[in-house]
Amino acid sequence: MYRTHTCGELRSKDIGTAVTLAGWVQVVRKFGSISFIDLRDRYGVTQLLIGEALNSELEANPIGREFVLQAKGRVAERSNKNPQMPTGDIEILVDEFTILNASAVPPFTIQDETDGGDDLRMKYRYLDLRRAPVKKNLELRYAVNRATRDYLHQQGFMDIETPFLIKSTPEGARDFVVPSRMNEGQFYALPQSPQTFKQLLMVSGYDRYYQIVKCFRDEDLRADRQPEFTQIDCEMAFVEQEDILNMFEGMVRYIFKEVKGIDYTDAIERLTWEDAMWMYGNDKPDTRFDMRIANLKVPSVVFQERQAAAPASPLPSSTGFGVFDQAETVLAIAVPGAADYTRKQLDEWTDWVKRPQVGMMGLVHIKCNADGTFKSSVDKFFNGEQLAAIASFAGARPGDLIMVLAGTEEKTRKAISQLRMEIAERMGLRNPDEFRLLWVVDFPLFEYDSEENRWVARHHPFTAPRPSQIDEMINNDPKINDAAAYLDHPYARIKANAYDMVLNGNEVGGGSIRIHQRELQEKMFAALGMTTEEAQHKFGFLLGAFEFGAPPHGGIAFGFDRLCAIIGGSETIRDFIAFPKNNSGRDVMLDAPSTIDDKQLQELRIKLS
RNA sequence: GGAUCGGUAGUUCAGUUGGUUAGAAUGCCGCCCUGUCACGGCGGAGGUCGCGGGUUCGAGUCCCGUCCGGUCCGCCA
Repeated sequence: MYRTHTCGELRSKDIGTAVTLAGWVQVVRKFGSISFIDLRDRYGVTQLLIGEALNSELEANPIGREFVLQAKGRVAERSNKNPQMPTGDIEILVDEFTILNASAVPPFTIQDETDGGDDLRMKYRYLDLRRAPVKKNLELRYAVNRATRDYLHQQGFMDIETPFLIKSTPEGARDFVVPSRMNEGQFYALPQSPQTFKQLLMVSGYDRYYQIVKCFRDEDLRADRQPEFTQIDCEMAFVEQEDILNMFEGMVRYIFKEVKGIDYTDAIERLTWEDAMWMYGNDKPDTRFDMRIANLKVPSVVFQERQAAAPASPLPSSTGFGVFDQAETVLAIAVPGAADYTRKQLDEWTDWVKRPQVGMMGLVHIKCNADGTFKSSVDKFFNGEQLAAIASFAGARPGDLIMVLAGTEEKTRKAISQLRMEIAERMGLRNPDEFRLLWVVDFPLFEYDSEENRWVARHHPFTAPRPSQIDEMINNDPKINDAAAYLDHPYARIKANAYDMVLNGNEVGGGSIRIHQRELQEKMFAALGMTTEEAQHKFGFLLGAFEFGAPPHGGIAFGFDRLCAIIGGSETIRDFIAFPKNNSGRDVMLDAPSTIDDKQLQELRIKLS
């Protein structure tokens, strides 16, 4: 028997017990004729005491960091207890030790606070995984996984596996492709999601399906994006949007309760996409802080539902200030307590919005002084009364600073959203201990692709329009005659029966009610510019299935890695994946991807150009 | 595809207007130490300054190119 106990479980009550432990040597502390060894395993660290009697044996068999050691001895009370350690009241008086395996000197210290850089830790990921903080993340991931399965099982969902070698459908993200040796010149694709399979399962009558499943997308990476990632993929039949929102609010509540002990009793707020864009400039707003956008000037056609209800802007249509007068959109936010920003600070913010990633031409500011007066960079064009009206419209109070951006609608709204987040980050308004959940609903069904002058599905091409707009979709011709006025096309107004779950400003889940009628699905493919033949070639199996009694259905998929990361207080999903890839999609431990043998290429009939 | 920051000892980093033998901490090796737990003390070894080219009497430092890594934009139905 290698061990009787783990390195994390012995306490005062075990004093006197004869034990055998096995684990890795964290550190050896030598004191002349005695030595202390911290022995580590998955469960914790226990101190070993090598007494005088064994000292010569230790001298003869030196033990280094990360050696695998077995120690037999007796649990004893420590004379100097360590309250920092769970096992800090006891130590093992070692009678006998065996080196089970030696270790090379590790390239970085395997401690909570390591000296290793990211790259090195990824190269030796198996050593990094020995560290408690990384282990804690994987434990959290497993806890989320278990809670998810518990809940969905309780709700009658069935885990059904779907294939990984499937058909490439170049709609959306790039596919990873896999050559088929037995079918010369043909390729499988790895799934971007099991989307069509889960819909087919609904047709088959498995009305509550889920899978915690790998998905693959061959796109550029970010801190929160990996080429292979895990989704909690779910689908239900005989449901409306409301049923799905309720079911998965329940799931997220259950996860928070089980994993974090947080009781989510409040209803989860819902925002329409138009409201989210209008108030935050972003379809995944972080609502842990307010700082909403004041829409001083917006083109009339963009937010048709929202704009009708909005209060009139105090900004005159002609101000004499060319930047505002010529801009399509003028947006402002009130920064709390920032009226005393110095010239230097304001210049820094101006530079920030002028960076290429943001791309604005400049930043207008209005200081709302504590005494009720105003001082702005556009005093030449606005009198105090007008500035007061703008301040009131923007919800600014004395002591606040109003920042104003002007330009084209899309760019300006995106920029002010980035500005809002950056200000919040620097001012510490994003409380890491707070979890704010939000549903965003009523997304546009279509987006306009100016390069190809056609509609693309905002979510995916299986998403149903709002029931009230089905006729509008079927009865209108999707053709865009005037690219400049695409917003006037009826399709620009069609909203999807789709929803995203947002957690602290991150999209953690998204889904929709699906199309389940062949006619509507064909109309959708046509709207996306597919010919009947193309649609048949790519999705004939789905269209066919819809002819055999497809039930109304819908679903949702959660980004499992991302959900774990945010619950774990990080936005870097790599930390929550046992063997992640780097920013270039490389596995630096395996050194993959790599070239393959000519023989393999020949078998596959592939010639590299 | 683009922007930006970085690459110096095993590791994490410092390195001034270009100027003597490139430093610190930590790790590693040796000696000492019976209550440490970031143990301590003394000593030692350890460098293709990512790579290539250029400017210069002289380059870790300046210029050009290139490779690698981080973050972001594009992209991610």
